[in-house]
Amino acid sequence: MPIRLTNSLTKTREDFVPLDPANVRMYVCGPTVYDFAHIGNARPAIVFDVLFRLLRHEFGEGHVTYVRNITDVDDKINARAAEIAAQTGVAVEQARSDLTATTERQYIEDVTALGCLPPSVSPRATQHIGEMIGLIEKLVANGHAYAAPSSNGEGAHVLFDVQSDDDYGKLSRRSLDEMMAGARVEVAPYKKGAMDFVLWKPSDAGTPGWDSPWGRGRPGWHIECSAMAGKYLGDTFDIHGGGIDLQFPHHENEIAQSECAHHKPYVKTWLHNGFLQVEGEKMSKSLGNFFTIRELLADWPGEVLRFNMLRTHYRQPIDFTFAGLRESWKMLERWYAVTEPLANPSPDAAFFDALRDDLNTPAAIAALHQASPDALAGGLGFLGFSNVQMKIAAKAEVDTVAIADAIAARNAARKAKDFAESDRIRDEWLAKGIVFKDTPQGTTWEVKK
RNA sequence: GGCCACGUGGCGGAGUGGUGACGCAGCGGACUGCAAAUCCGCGUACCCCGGUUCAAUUCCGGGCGUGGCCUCCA
Repeated sequence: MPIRLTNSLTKTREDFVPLDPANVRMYVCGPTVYDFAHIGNARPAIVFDVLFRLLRHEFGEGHVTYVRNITDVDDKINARAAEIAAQTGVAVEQARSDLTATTERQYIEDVTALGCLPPSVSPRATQHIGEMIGLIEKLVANGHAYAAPSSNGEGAHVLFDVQSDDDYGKLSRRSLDEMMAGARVEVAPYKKGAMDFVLWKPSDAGTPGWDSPWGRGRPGWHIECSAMAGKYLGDTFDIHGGGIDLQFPHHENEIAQSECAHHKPYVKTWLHNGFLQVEGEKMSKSLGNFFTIRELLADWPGEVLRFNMLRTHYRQPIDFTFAGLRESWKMLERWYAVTEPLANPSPDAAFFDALRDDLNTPAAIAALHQASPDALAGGLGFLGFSNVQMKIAAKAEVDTVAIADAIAARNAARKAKDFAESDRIRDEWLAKGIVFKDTPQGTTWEVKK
């Protein structure tokens, strides 16, 4: 059975046939490194990590290239760095490089805790300015982009001429007329067309900039992905993933830039994960339901967060809830109790068939419920779960010596048929979140969640 | 306002033009001093209104609700 994927470009579920089975190529939009990643950012990281694992399984570990970029040039970064510089007195350049380096490191730590494998390549935008300029020059030369001098005469904006691209709108399925009709933004005076977007913009003295044919400036948002994807994956590659909110304008513009520059199809299969809500509401700081991965990891094992995410199909909207997290924890704990002693884990056919069917992780999890212990352990391992982290989290900050003493005292009471005392000890520890279990092999305990 | 997605049992969540996926919770039973854990058993759900059809939760149209994009937020 081939892998089938729902292609946003065609809106149909298609058999996935790689352009080159010896080098299957996937690009996923990574983080802009100015602050901790939130739980919504975790979704594409986890979803496309599972796809990466599946592709490696199908085509061989050495035959898949997965690129996830780091956006380290951005006006949000500049704004945050300026704030930090003002508060701490450090130079703004230093604040900026510290901010991006620190945030990138935190992101890697977070997604690693969520069980994600490192991508094959994690390119940084600032290290590919030359490639971006090259791409922009190409677009200017072939008439798809134009330079508009800035009002103060220093440097120029370079804009992509949307009218020059007959295919513009093919991903998000909207015509230019529709976009114009719905537009609520004032059009910058230097634009020829209202929907034209920035490839390059001038930088003033306090803003990071690079020398270019259009003066000192910095890249627009979309060009970095086209440049880096092209460099590491070629003019045409297999899969491009990201959140549904990036479909327009970001991915639409990537297509426009790359296809007008190279006159070749950019991406064969576009994949978009659905949006995340928290407790039935939009996640926002003002509603007080905004959670970073970092703060959730303080209370929940990364595996629980990961499993919780995979219980919903990647294209569906997901409602992130703490009740769901507790349920996920419970399911994993039960499974780990069964799989722990096994030596020959191997996923079964039902499990793989579910994953091949448009990465249907809820169906794969259902298959796991019906699986033999070996197939269960294999499936869990395949999805990136191992119980080590759970055990650490579950038994952290627990006084195991005191628990052992309590168990001994309780068993002495039980032997003497002093059940009032034995139940008192059990209830005392239950109140502390420790559950005692009497088994034929003796009394064990675990943390209640 | 324009475009788009989603709406399944108490909860989560697949899927399908015609036989109740699966999980959590709950209930009954076994086990236990009593529990917990485990095992066995138990559930006629598909937002509303039309239409197509022998048959619709599944297809089509409209409505309502939630959310996304159109404002460099995955």
